[in-house]
Amino acid sequence: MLAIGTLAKRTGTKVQTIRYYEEIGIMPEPGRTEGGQRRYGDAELDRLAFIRHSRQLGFSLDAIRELLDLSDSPGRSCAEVDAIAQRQLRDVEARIDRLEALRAELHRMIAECGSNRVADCRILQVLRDHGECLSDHAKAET
Amino acid sequence: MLAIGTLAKRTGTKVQTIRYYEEIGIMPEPGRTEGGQRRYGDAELDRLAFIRHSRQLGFSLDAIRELLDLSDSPGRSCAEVDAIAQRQLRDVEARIDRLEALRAELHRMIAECGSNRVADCRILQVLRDHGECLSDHAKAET
DNA sequence: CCTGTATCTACAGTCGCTGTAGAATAGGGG
DNA sequence: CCCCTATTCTACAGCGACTGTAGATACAGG
Repeated sequence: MLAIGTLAKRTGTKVQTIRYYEEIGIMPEPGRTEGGQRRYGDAELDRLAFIRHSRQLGFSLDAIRELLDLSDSPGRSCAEVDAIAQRQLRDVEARIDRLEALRAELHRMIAECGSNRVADCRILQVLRDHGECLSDHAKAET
Repeated sequence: MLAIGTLAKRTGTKVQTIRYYEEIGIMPEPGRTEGGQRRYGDAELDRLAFIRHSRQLGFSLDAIRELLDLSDSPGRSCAEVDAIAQRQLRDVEARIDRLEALRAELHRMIAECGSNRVADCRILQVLRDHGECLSDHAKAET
């Protein structure tokens, strides 16, 4: 039986994060000692490792919830799992595209500035006037 | 004199966002009508356009605050402006690198899965065991 | 003057945690 | 068995950058 701190160390998670996962229902309510402290078994350790690894790959907690639900039905087709992963991949790709447009614009902006006075700084001019931009970087999300 | 809704439309900003910017002190408190409604002039329009464009390029509100302060000292060297933009560029590049590692891992994961049963789904196996991963995608930030 | 749209304030909610305060518990050494 | 320290407990506030809501008030056109 593992205390919450041990579970945290083993999975590279903060203790509060584990309690947060319990609060939002993505981790189960574990057994408790007489004094009220949480005690975990191997199933919970595995589940938490799954969650953390999925988070590292950028899956949202909602997506992870779906994945966990699906993995409880071993006989089912894994088409849905596939769909969730595809969605995540497309999301990551969209973000890369957007960030690459930003990178190009920032790069150009910086290259044009010869470190003069603020009064005629190209960087500030570009920021003032979107029309100065070449690429289509306007889309929301940072 | 522009009402807040007009300012919002002209800059592609939500009305609440403008009020939020005022609350955090990045937009000035504008004049008011007798009835208490905000009225804006061209200076505020320009300032908001600057903020929105900078946000589109991924600058944080704190960075934008610095940029706005700097642009009020036209005689100064623009080295600091340059530094802020460089920092932003490096940040964007770091995020791209990280997302590309995620993309590779997701891609590999999906490719390995031949849409079988959940029980032997490669995607779920990889998520369960970080050891299955090739690249070093563990780093925080989504 | 009336009506409908816009604006006002104040506050809660988003996502995924992180940090804090103050109290209670667990486990090891003496 | 007692004590001490590290750990855990609950409850709540805060982050960044907004977004949405409710209920009241103001403004502009006909």
